[in-house]
Amino acid sequence: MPPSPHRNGRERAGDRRRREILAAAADVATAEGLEGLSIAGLAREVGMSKSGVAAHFDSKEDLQLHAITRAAAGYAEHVIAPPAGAEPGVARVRAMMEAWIGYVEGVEYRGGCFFASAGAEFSARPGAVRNLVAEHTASWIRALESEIRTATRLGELGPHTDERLLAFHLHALVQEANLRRGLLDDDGAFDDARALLASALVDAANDAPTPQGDRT
Amino acid sequence: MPPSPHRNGRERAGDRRRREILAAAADVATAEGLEGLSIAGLAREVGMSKSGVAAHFDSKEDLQLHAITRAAAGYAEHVIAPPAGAEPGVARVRAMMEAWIGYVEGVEYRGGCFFASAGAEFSARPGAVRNLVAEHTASWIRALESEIRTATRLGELGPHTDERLLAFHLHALVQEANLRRGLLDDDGAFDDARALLASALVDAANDAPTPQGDRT
DNA sequence: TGATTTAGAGTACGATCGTACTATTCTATT
DNA sequence: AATAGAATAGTACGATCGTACTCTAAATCA
Repeated sequence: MPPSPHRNGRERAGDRRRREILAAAADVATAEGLEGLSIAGLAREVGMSKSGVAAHFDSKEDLQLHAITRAAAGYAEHVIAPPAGAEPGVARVRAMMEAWIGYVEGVEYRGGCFFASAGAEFSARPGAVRNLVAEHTASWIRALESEIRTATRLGELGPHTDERLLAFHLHALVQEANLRRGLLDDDGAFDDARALLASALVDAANDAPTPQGDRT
Repeated sequence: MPPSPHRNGRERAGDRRRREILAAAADVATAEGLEGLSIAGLAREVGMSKSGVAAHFDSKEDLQLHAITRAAAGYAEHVIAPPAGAEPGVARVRAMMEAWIGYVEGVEYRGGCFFASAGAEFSARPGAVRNLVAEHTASWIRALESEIRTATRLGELGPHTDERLLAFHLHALVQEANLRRGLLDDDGAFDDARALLASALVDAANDAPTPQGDRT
């Protein structure tokens, strides 16, 4: 799929379709799984022929990888970008978490958080798909850790705050909320996560004796 | 699948096979997913013919349901039963969590916690499979909540402890550890969960001002 | 021992999958 | 208007899926 030599400033016709396909793919993947994604089913979803859809991608794995990238772009826009306007430190940690929770809580994807679904599905299946999902997940966790570290440097969190453990804690709350809403139909799960998130940050601010992790 | 009229005290021959198939199914399902479970693949796994395996079950969904029940039996034996010997209250909450963490951390299943995999996979797929997975998950959460309530009644946790939120918290830690080890190859994730678990119980014992949830 | 039930193998069928190849329709430039 | 190239449709192929059916071998009971 080499870039067309005729590409100019305007959008090529196929690009709209391609984006439409990938949006549907990312959505379907949260419900049916990335592996459950079928090219025929996707074609049905967007009203095209099977071969018309397939022509946009080298292989099914290529489609999966692009669907992941498309989902990541959604997260970049809705959960990574907005908190950039917040004050660095605890305020930004809060903003990141609220943006994340709000995005996942909204019905963007049928099956909840895209990366939670994909992560669970591919955690035991080595390959490029797993690597890419892991990369995005790890990157988000690193961003949380980094902002927590900034908050500690600013003195907004206690000096003994372990940014790795706190990020673990915060990340866990959203995973749990996502699971509970999806599997247990618990519509209050995200509010529970919000409550526990606020509590965790208050505790860290008070430098509650959170155990120090000594792993390196 | 009515019980054989010829059933006597001894184990029927097919029961061994059936258990063997279900053990393999539960294992494979954590790695490939419950839907990715194929009868042919399972037959290969246990060295039988495809039809030989299929004869044990009414349908694929029936196989999935029995695999779930088999996995639940493993949890009942390894994580529900052992803590029954512990003192009621916080000690038993700790025992439950440690039994759970230890069981999931052990390599019983390739893809980590069976119910975490299955829950994520079927959270958006209505049907008997989803219902059964949800039932077991909810039952385990209720057990945690119940024991936390006992601890509160015994005065081992602060009187304002919200058992629902604390159970949410504890459950979340194991979900996160399971995801991190599987997807991010973080072998220390369960130790992180242990550290945060201990911290959460200490905070609750000190009656740290955990926000009260008002949901009913 | 002979009769009967069970476990499992073997086989076949229709559906769906991913992929490859060819043909058609649309679009944009000349 | 003609043409070139991109976008999509159409079709075919081999593989695998779940399921149904028949047949054989082993175990159990009378």
